Amino acid sequence: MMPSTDRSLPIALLRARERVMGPIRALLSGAGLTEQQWRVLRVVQESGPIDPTQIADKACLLLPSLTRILQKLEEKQLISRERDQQDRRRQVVQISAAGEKIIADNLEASLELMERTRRKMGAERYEALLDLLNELDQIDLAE
Amino acid sequence: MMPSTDRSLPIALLRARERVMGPIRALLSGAGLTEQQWRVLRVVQESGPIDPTQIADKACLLLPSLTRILQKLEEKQLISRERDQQDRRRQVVQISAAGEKIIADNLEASLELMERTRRKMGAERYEALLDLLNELDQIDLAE
DNA sequence: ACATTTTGCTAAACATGTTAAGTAATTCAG
DNA sequence: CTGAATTACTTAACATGTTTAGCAAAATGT
Repeated sequence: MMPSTDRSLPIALLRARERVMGPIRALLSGAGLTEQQWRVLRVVQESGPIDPTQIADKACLLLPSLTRILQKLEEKQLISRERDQQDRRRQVVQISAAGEKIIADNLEASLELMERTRRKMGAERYEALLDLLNELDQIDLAE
Repeated sequence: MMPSTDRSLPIALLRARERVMGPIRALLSGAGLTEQQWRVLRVVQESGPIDPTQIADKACLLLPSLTRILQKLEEKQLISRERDQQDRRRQVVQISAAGEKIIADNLEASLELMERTRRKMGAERYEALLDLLNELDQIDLAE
């Protein structure tokens, strides 16, 4: 049944996200990671050495949240951090071998979950949805 | 500039939601309400007397979050609660006069913000996006 | 060079998200 | 009719979201 709030864009975005993330969360909890920790780990792995501000941008996190997440990931020894020598306000974050292993152990299953969603929805509609979402993200800025 | 994570559906959903909610949050903070408190208040106002389980469903909240939010709204005297006489596990939640006033004071501006988004995106694409999001919410269930 | 502003991050406080456990009222099986 | 599920919340614990404030390093203006 469709809830009566289904024509509210904010709630539709929320519901859709819950639907997509549910299975992914279940997968990651087996690896002892939250959804956000996983997102950060993937960004660091894909980009190589990178500073927190850029991680926050790519992973869509606010810096205060990211600060705590990086502390957790460092405790778990999945990443390492050092000060940037050129600009000592900055840090350089790198993934560790253990971090790489967690990615290797879970990436395929995670991609398969998204691929399944794409198949069930139909590739065309899935791409159309991504395009509309990106468009929405770009539009609102002016006025 | 488009972030490199823009073809990831979970992150695209997150970014789109942030874009839409930013201005609404700004509006509501003027009324001393969070986005979730506002959502609950609107559901209660629209539906009339209603129990927490249904509120959670309509507002897309988990019950533990809702429990705390209802406590806050009750402290602020924007809602009232009583036990259901037929089934004493249940509660019946109602909006108060003060709650109605907050809605009256902010509903128009809130709707205008969404209408602006709709105009900027184009009504057709906006509706197409809502349809795709609702479709995504319905699909994943089986298999 | 020096005071001011800006940048990059951290800390703190409060609210919510998420999962697991707990409680009381109701329903259900036998 | 009674003990075992089930239902409708609530509590607790930990992680993140959000805003505001703080701090140190770097850039900027004069």
